[in-house]
Amino acid sequence: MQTIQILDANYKYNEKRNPVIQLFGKLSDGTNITKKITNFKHYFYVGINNEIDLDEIKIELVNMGVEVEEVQRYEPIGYQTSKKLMLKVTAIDPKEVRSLRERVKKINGIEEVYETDILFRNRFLIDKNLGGMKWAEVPDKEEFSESEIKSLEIKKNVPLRLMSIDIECLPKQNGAMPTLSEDPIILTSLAFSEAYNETTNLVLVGKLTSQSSENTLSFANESELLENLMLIIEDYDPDIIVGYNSNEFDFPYIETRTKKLGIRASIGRDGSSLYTKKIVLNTNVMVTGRVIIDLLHILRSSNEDKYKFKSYTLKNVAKKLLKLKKLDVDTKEMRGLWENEGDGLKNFIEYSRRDAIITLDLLLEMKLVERYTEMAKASGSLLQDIANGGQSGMIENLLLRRFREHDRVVPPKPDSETSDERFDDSESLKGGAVLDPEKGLVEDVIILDYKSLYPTLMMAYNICYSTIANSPEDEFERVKAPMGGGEFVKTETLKGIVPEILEELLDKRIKIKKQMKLATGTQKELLDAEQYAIKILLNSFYGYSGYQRARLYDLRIANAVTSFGRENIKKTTDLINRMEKIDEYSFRVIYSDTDSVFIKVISKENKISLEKAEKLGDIIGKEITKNLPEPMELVYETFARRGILLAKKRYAMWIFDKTREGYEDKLKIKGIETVRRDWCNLTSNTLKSCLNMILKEGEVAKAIALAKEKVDKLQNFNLTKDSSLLEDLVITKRYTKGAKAYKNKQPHIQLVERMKERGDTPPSIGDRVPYIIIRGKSGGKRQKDLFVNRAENPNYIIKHGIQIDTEYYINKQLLPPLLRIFSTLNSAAPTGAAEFVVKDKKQRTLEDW
DNA sequence: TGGGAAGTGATA
DNA sequence: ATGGTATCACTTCCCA
Repeated sequence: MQTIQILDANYKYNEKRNPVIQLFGKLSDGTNITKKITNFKHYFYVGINNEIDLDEIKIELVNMGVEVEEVQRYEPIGYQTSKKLMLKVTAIDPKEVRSLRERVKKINGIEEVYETDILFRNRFLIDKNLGGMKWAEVPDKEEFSESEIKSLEIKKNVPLRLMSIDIECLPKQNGAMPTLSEDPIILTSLAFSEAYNETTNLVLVGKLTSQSSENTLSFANESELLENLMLIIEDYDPDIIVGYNSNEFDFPYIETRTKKLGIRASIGRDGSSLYTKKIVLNTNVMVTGRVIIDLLHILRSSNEDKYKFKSYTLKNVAKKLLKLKKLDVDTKEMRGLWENEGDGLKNFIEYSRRDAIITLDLLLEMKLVERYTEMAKASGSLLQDIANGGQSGMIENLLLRRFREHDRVVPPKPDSETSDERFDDSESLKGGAVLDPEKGLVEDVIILDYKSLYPTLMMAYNICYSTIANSPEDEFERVKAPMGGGEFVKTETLKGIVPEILEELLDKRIKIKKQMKLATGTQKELLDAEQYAIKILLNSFYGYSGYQRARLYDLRIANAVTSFGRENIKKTTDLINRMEKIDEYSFRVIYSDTDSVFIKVISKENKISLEKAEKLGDIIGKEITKNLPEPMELVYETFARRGILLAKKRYAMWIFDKTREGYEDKLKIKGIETVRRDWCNLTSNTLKSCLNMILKEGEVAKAIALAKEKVDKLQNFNLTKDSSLLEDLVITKRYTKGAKAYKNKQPHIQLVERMKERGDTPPSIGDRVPYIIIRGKSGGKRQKDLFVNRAENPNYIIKHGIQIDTEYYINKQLLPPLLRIFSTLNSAAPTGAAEFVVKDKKQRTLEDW
C-alpha cells in the first residue's frame, strides 16, 4: 500500500477505448507518482413522470446503449418528506454524456435531468471522497480498480516543487509588441524553489555567446533553446509553474513557437502537450499533472486591500510587496542589448533572470501555495481549479458532496437562456441596509460588528435549499423571512444541509484560531492558510445562492439572508438607542452598514477611557447577543476617539486597538479619496496628512496651512524644474472594455485611442491606464478643450515637455476632497475653515475671469 | 446655462 | 469568464 497526496486528475482512454482515471499524486517523501483507475463509470440522474409507463422509458434508455438503475432520491430544492423514484443512467463513455443528455431529455416521460455536466474526474473524486491535495491510500501497482482506493484524513502537506518562467522575445521593430508568427523567443529565465541540480535559477539564451556560465546556458538558436527548455522542465519535474501574465503571453507564445518550429511541448506528466484555450477575455493554460499559476491574473482579481495597486506591472508590484527595485530594460533598447556581445547582453540576461526570481519570490511571499492547498482540501476542488479562480466551483464541489450524502440530486448549470431570464429579474435581490450617518466631526465612538453575519444568519434560521417550504398548505412549523425571501422549516423538523456545512466550517475555524494563538513560525502560517480558506468558503454560500450562473440559484435563499440581516441591524440599532445608561454613559447609534454599528458614547462628566470603552462595547455586544438565535454574535471591534463621517461608506476614524504592548492608534479611512485608486497621490497624501493633523493632533489650522502650501506649490509648478512632482499627479483608471463599448467619453479611454493612433503600445483591456491632465489650448473651441481630451501619458509628457493643467489639479483634484473635510469642521473650527473656503472661492472666480 | 439623468469606476 | 448589493462621486449628455 502507498499513501499519496493528490495534485491533479484527468482521464484518458485505454487501448480498449475504455476511460481510465489518472491520478497525479505525490508520496510523502515528495516522489511523484501516477495511478490509473480502470473501472469507474460516468453517470447522471433523470426525474420521471409517474403517469408514463416506467418500462417504456427504461426500454428507450437501454436502446441508447446505457445502463439504467431505479433509485430513490430527493429533488434538489425544497423540504420533502419522502424521496422520489428516479433513474440513474450510466454511460460507458464520459464524452457521450453531453449528447446523451440532449437525447434523453426528448424521451416522453423524462421531466428533468440532474448532474449531467459534472466533469468525469470530479465525479470520481466526489464519489470516492477524494479531492485536490487530499490524501489517499492506493495499491502499489500502477493500475487498479475503484474499490481499491481509500480516502484518508491527513493534515500535513508534501512540499511542492515550484518553478517560475519568463520569456523575452525580439520584435522586428524596436519597442513594438512581439508577433507570434515572426518574432523568436531569445531568452527564457527559470527560477526554482527546490534547487535544480544545486542551482536556484537558469537563463537559456537563444544564441551562442561567450556570456554562458553555470547559470546561463547558451544555444545555437530558438529551436535548441525550446527543445532544451522542454527537457529541463521534464527533468526538474515541477508541481507548480508560475509566471507573470504567463497565461496571456508566455505560454501561448511558447505553444505557438514550438508548433511552428516542429518541437513537441510535451511537458504534461502523462507526456501530453502544453495546451492553451482562449476563453473570451482570459486564457486557460493546461499542463496535465502540473498546476499553472498566473500571478498577474490572481493579483488583478484579488479582493484583498494589500493586493490592490495603482499599477500592476511586475516592477510596481515587486516594489510594493517585496520592497525591491526591479532592473528595467526599455523595450526600445532590447535589440541593441541583444546584439551587443559585452555588457549589454549581460545586463539583458540578468534583467530577465531577475524577473523569474521576483515572480517566484512573489508566489512565496503571498503564501499562495499554502492558501490554495487549504482551499483545495476544504472544498475538494483540484488545485488548478482553485488557481483558475472562482468561488462558485468550490461551493458546488462542497454542495455536490453533501447533497450526495443526503441522497439529494443537484441540477445542471443553467443554459444561457435560463441565466438570461435570471438576469432579467435580478433586481429582485435586495442587499444590506445602510443607515445615513450623522455627518460631521464625532468623538468617542464604539464600533461593534456581527461576526460572519450572513453565514450565522443561515445557521440561525436554518436557511437552505433543503428546508424551503415550497407549498403553502404544508403543515409543519416554519419561519418566514421578514421582508421578502422564502419560508424555511425549523431545525427540529430537518436541519438544512447548508447550515450543517456552515456549522462544521465555523467550528473548525474557531478551533484553528485557538490553535494559532499558541503556534509560531511555519506551523502558524499553515493554520492561518487553513482558517483563511474556511473564511472564504463560509462567506461564499450567500453569494452563490444569488449568482445567476449557479446550479443552485435561489433568490428565496439570498433574499431571506439579506432580509433577516436588514431586520437584525435595525433591531440592533433600536435596542442600543433605547438602552439604559451604563454608569454615567448613554448611547446613540450614529451610523451602521449591513453588519456594523457606530455608537456615540455620551457623558456629561467624564471623558471615557480606552479601557472603559472596550468594557462598555463588550457589555453592549453581550446584551444584544443574548437575545439573538445562535450562533449570531455582536462583538466589540474598536474604539474611535475622534472621527469624521462624510457620507454613507465614507469616513475617517482615529481608532485604538489593543495589542500586547498596550494600545496602538491608527487612522481607519474608508471610501474617501486617500484609499481610492482613481485619485492622484498628491490628493491622497495631502488629504491623509490633513486627516492626521485634524483627528490625531486636533490641529485644524495646521491642516489648512498644509493644504494652502500644496495649492501654492502647484500654482508655481514647473515641469522642467520639478519633474519629481509629476509622479504625484498621475491618475489611474481601469480600461474595462473596448473603446467602442463606451457610451460616454472618459479621459483614460480617449488616451488609449490616441496612443493607438500614434503607434505607441497601448494598454490592453483590463489594464489600469495612468494619465495626467495637460493644459488645453487657450482660445480654442470649448468642446475641443474638454478635459476628457486632455489626458496624457506621463512618459510622453516628460519626453515632449508638455504643460500640466495645474488649475485642474487645484480645482478638481486637491480642493474638492479637502473642502469636504474642512466644511464638516465649520462648527468645530469656524475661523480657519471658513477663511479657507472664502479664499478658495475668490481664487476660483478670479481664475475664471 | 442650470439641473437632472445616465454612464462609469471604485469602494464598503 | 463567471459570488452578491449599496453607495458615492465625477463627468457627459440632454432638455428646457
